[in-house]
Amino acid sequence: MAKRHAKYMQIKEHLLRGIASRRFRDSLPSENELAQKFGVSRMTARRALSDLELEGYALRIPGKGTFVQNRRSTQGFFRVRPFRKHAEEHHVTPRTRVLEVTVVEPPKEVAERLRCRQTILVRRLHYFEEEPVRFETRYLRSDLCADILWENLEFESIHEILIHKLNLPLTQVWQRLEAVGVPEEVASLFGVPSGSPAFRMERVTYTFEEPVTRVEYFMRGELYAFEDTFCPQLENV
Amino acid sequence: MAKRHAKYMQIKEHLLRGIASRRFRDSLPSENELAQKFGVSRMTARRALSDLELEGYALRIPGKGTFVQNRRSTQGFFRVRPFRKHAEEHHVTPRTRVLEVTVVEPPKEVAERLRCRQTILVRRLHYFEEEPVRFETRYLRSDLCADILWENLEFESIHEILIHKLNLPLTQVWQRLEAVGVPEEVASLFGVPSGSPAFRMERVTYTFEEPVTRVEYFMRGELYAFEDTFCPQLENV
DNA sequence: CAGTGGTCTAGACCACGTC
DNA sequence: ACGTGGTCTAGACCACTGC
Repeated sequence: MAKRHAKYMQIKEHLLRGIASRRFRDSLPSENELAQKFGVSRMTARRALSDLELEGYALRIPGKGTFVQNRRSTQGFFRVRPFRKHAEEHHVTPRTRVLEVTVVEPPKEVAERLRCRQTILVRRLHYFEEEPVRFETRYLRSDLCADILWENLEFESIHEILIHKLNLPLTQVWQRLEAVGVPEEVASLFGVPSGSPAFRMERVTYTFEEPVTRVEYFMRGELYAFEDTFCPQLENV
Repeated sequence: MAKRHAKYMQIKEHLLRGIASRRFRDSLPSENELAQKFGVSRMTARRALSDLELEGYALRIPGKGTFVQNRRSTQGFFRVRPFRKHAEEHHVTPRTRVLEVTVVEPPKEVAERLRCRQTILVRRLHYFEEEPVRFETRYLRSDLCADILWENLEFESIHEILIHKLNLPLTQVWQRLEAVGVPEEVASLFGVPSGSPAFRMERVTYTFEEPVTRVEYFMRGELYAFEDTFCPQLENV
């Protein structure tokens, strides 16, 4: 649909990269500024800004301007939720142990999703207090994420690193959630019987149509739950 | 925002009235037709049609045309999803067996959520083809939903009955999703070993701040998954 | 080929907010 | 008065579909 070479798409990408390093309510360029800067008509610059508002990244106020918008409210249930924030909301101390960081050729299923044969593999175990609750197996495209090897993955959210340090704004997500019994390998890490109930989530994250990382989580069923309140649309007639 | 007297709004209203009496996949007027008919420029006619697509009422296909879209496409992960629709999307034949419909005093936990001591209890088992996949235990406030006793709960979605027959628009939802092992009672209904992995979902539905119904689902883990694609907002700093 | 939607231009007028 | 976003025009070129 939205072709990547369209001018308004390029302007959107430029703005999204800017938004990643700005704060809530910071001002964004006006339609006229953008039109002049990119040498396009005002309608084209406008299209970029309006799209961002529709997608929730910006707030436009007639007579005032366009501002970075940051409501966390709507995605709710399946929001991409960094582990530390999850922990904060439950008032427990989070801890992360890095089990493995290597450069590998990924399994072919992952290679297809990431359209890439060179990846960084990260395995981490996440704790609430001293209790292991989530096991993470993540592949990152090494052409895009090589710099992540320099980061401290015990204390920093990979999500945040991608967005703010590697300048890879998170623009699209595919994910799948299952209820499973934990496989043996994970069970021993969790210290629970093999087959205990757990969530399994698989997620692929994109920057502008470009896949960046694929992650698989196992989350202990007794300790994890998704909870949310929202307002659905009224159904059609 | 969108002023009612804007020309594109008038065209939208005209189209929406038309859509109500058309069928899924019926063709809608083209941009040029609308521009001529309403004496506006193509960009204005286009705005009306594009808006309808964004709002889920229409599907636009380059080179072909614009068509009435009926299913709400935005299928968020946790959309309130009637069972039959879920089945349709997976191309399997759904079936529902009603196990119990009684008037009861609910457990105190449910009574608190519904703020009510008189409820209708419905237990149903849902099948894909001949395979049981979901078990439902639902309490409905009898002061609001008494008429549901007259409905055929084997063929009709309770969700639809509440909205369209009892005139209880669904304005808010609270829900919680867990990964659990199925309890014995449910395991025997499913025909699986007790403790097999499953989703457990609890949901309370409101009409204008007024709780209407509380439902608990068990869904077989091997047969159920939530999958979605979406565009997240950037996270806060 | 003609028709469709997708993008884009270079102007225009308006209502609104700030100064 | 000036800048902002909201609407609108009358053209244009493109890629795609169906015939």
